[in-house]
Amino acid sequence: MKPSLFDQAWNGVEKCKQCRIRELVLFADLQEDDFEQLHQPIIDFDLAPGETLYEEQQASKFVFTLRSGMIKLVRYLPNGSYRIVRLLQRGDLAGIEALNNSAYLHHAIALQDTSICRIPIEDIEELNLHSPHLYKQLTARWYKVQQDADIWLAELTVGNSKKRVANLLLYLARHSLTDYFYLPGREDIGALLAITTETASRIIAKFKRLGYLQIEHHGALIDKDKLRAIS
Amino acid sequence: MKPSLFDQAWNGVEKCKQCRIRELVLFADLQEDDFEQLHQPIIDFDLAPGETLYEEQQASKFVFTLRSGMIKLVRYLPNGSYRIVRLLQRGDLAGIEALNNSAYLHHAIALQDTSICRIPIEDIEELNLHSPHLYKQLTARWYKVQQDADIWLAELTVGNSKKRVANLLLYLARHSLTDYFYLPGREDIGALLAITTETASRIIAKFKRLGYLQIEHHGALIDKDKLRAIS
DNA sequence: CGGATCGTTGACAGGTATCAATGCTGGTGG
DNA sequence: CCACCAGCATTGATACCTGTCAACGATCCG
Repeated sequence: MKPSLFDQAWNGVEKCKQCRIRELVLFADLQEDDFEQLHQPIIDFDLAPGETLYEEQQASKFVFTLRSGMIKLVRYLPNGSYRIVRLLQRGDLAGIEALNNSAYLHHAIALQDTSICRIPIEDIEELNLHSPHLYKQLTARWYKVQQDADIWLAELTVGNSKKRVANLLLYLARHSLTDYFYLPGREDIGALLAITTETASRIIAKFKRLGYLQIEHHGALIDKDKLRAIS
Repeated sequence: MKPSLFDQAWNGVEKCKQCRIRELVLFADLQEDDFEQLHQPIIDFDLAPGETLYEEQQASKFVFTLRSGMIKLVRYLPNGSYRIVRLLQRGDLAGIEALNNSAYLHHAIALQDTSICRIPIEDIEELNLHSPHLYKQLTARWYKVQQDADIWLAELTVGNSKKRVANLLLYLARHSLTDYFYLPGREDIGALLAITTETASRIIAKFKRLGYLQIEHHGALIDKDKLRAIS
């Protein structure tokens, strides 16, 4: 989780301008001039699976852009179990609630090897005050939060477990052209869909037997048509 | 749903300044000068239960502030049923996704007699460009969307039905000092919690028999301690 | 007063949680 | 290099819960 000295030294501004996924990220619309408003370093670093990016209720001074990998946003429940409320992928912004000067609303935990850029809130506020080019992207990010949350509520919490797992697999595969994608552990699948680990395992195993799903390492390959027929 | 001529004539600016719930709404932080940026009329009107404020995918030129009453945000599912993804109450903003120049993401339908102010997007964008006083409230509104969505996901979609109904009742009563609040119909309770109408009815009836809940007209009075023990 | 709408209840089949035991696999240290 | 271990996945048995289909009661409104 600690940024390397190399990365810290080569601080963000030049790097941001040349970022390979810049069209995907928060700074997509920025002009040359705008980058001069960035006074604090933007550093980037990697997380290994299971590592925590930030914790709920922790003071929040940064938002984070995902350059690659996957992060789960988790809320723990009073009884000790947990619920995954969103998954973030390439180009997504984590910890956007920091912009409201509030504590983080979730635990953010890496599921895969994940590459992150850390952006100070102060820079964003400064930039937003002096340039009109950030507003649109910020609004778009907030919008996406709402949209994702609604998809979750409408598609992944209704119907029986078989339907939900099918929908989850399709959701995970939606950006993959090859139909190959990262498949979370069974416990996480349970936490994503509000079902138990055992039920998640049974259904995944069944899909495997039926040939709707092939598993290799931590990834999976699905038959989208068959799964769509279920959902 | 049509604004009365009287309301249209007495256009919004003066009214907004004197609004009784202004500290709750989007314009809370505006200064005298800011109001001069508002060029289009802000009109207000009422909705009766069951009336539609806007529909999903409809072009969106306005956001709406709820002065009183309650609105459900609904998504229809492919199979014809529906899911309520959020409830809006006094001070809340409906249709905030319009700020992203996108179509509305839900159907917005009144549950009670509801009083609404209609604010043109153009005014908000104009205002935001020339005054720093709106940004904070806008961010706060987006933040609330995320927070509400997360509460929904974490509290109202986990556990068995009894637990969910108990949590919903506590959620509905959370702003009421008297423990008295509007109780949705059983079908809507089902759509809120992703359970069937019958199950919702059974549980509400059981709570009634146990004395955890008294019903009068469309409202209810609950025993918070008993319900908290369940959840 | 009648009809429409909503709420309630019953019976039953199917789905899911729970508890418990057994495979499987990748990583570690000898 | 291999045996072992810890963590994860799978599977079984069972009780409980929920959806489904159906009927009946209550309430509101014209």
